[in-house]
Amino acid sequence: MISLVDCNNFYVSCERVFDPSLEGRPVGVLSNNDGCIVARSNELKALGVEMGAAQHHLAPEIRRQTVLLSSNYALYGDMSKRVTDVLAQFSPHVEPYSIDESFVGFQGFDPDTLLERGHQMRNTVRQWTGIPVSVGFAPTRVLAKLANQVAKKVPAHEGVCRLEADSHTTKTILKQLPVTEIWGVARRTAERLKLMGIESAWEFRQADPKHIRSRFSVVQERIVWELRGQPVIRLDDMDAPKKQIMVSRSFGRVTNNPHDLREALRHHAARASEKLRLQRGVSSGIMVFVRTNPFRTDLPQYRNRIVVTLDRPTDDSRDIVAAAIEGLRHLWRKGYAFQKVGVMLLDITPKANRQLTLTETPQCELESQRSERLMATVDKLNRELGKGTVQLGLPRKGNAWSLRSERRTPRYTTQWQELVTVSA
DNA sequence: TCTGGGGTCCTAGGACCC
DNA sequence: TCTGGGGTCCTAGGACCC
Repeated sequence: MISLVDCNNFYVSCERVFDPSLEGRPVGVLSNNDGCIVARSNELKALGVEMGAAQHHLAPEIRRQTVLLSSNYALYGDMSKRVTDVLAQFSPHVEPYSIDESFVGFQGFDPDTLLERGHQMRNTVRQWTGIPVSVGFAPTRVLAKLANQVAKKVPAHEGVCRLEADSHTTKTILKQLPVTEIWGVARRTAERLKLMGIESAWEFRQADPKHIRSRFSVVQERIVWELRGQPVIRLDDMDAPKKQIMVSRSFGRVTNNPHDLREALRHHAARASEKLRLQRGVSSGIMVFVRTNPFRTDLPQYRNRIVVTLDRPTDDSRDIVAAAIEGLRHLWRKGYAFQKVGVMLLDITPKANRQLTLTETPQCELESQRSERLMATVDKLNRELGKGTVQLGLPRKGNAWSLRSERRTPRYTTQWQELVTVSA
């Protein structure tokens, strides 16, 4: 048996831990640049506000009753870690799957004790972190996801539900469930399944796996097996080093100023380099991309990308930033309102097996040791004194690219200086 | 005026080889 | 009417997740 533990309305719940006056009210957390709604409290869902709705599309009467907050990822990331730490008390097999969900394995545990353990987990997470969670048990990950949905929706379960592969209950649920509600089946696949006469999760489960594989892919075939109770989906190790590292942001305002693009890119490339060093990798190829705002169909559109190859694999921010800026030189065009620039580090390999090139000289070796020390120092300062303490060039004030984030709450758990008591 | 960011896996198809 | 067969490697793009 495996369980899926999912935090309820995670970002909103994090905010409520530190501001209890948000309890019982419609609350929404906004994406970067305060653009659209990425997390909703139950009260906001009840008002009919959809996930991903643009903030400015909210009806005035809904906006009036709703508390909208900018996202506070420093807070959510830290709270997420706390939740995972609590889960680790209950099983040696905790697989964090996203910022608000973990699979927790219970192989070998007495099946009769699972529901009780589920309730203990739920209560302990709530008590120690303040975050409400739901727990779903099942023989496979796809069914555990489903059990979790049931736990969340049906009050009688009190947040914990267990589904067997072949029980009458499971069959009833699958018959009522549209395929798109299954983990891993989204709109495109559902459209094609419908043409084959498959609309419910139960019909999908009854389909011939080999046939599904030939019409779709091995991914969909696995889902069929999992719906039948055969575990075939294994999770990747979430600690495994990334194969590519991307950093990009939309601008606060669109801009054609090359200074803005360069500054933003320098910032993103430096951030990507930090992530690279954190996983002890080196990269030998950098992709830079730019684009205008695709929603502004009234304006001329432009999107482009370029790959810059580095002479030798590196993790030095200076090399990576320089290569990115070089790439950008080829991408910028006059007359476009740019909305986004980003960088992706490719061809990532472990630094430990970095290959020496034929032209490697003692000077190169010396230089790479200096680079190593410099980057380690930069990372240490930024880690201990706060992000952005040491940067390659400072952003100008009032630049167009910096994020809009007008309603962010304090970073309660990671920044002492933001824990100031506000008095009347 | 305005619409997120970061990632993975899989497949198709082209280039190339013998 | 017909113009091999099989293989690898790489890239672009689709689909999906939260």
